Amino acid sequence: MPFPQTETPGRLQAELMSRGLRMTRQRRTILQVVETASTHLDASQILRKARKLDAGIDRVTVYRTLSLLKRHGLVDELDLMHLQGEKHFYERRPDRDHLHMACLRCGGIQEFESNLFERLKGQIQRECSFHIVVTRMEIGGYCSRCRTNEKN
Amino acid sequence: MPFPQTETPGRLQAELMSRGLRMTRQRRTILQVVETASTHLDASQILRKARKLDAGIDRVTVYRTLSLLKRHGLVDELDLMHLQGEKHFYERRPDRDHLHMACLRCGGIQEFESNLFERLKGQIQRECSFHIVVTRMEIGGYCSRCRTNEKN
DNA sequence: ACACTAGTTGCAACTGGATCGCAACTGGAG
DNA sequence: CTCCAGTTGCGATCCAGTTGCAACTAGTGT
Repeated sequence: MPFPQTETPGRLQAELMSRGLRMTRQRRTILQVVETASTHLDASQILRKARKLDAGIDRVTVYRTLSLLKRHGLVDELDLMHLQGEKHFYERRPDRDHLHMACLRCGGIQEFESNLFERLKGQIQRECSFHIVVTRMEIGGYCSRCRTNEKN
Repeated sequence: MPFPQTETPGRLQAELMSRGLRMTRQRRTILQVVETASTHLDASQILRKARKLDAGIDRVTVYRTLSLLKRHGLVDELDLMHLQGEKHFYERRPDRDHLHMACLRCGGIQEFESNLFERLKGQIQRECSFHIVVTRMEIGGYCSRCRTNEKN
């Protein structure tokens, strides 16, 4: 579940408006799709869902809005180990970083957060004096379900 | 330096042959390019370097050889936070995992390895009973050089 | 040394996600 | 209500990567 239910609805929209960006009908629609998504969506899935709410929306607008959100650090772009080809997936940036585990057999995606991850980031900031803006950690392997099934 | 000098030259080739794969003139050339690279190369850069050694090599062969190496876990595919657009970069898989830090200002890439990273992987294997095959961690931010320059 | 064949290559055509240029449209400040 | 910088839609275009297929060849067997 990339988009926990605890999140305030309309937060992305509020965030963009507070930065003085224009709120158009199309942007509102796309934000709504991204905010209410229950899985990781790629651009074409976002387009399809947005068109159900507002038939006239163009692909280009979706791309432009996503890159706007990315520039403002409101969404993260993933490729989930290229399990689905070259597609890029988007998720609302969470308060706390998490990593993605992609199963090479069933294609399922799990998420995980850990304070070791936070400590690792802290170590990097200190030892490399590198100021971290965004992190992306993706792991490919075999999930517990597939590992037990394999034994049958 | 993605390809430490300590590595045995010809190791990729030996590895592929030990798996019973055919060693063609083209593959030897591409392996040599990948093995001796001093930076992260994308497919078109690999093609260009390979053509300097063997003019007839086709881009399709480069793609096919890279995906072969990837399937056999001998190279890793990176996109370095998409700083260079949609390009994919390749590096020989190292003995010990490392992470990549991409500077959002100068575009420079640094590498880092840490036992916290190893511990994090251990935690995931244990707590999620997920069998890790490959990991990819990329961090976007600002490197120490750019941070000090910014103050000027 | 030679022949055989499964695996490999090169070429040309194609795919599909992403981008560009530009005219028309519009959110929201004044 | 006016105005215009910012935004949108459309068509054309780009470009990394893929596919189908005929020709070629590494490596095995004889």
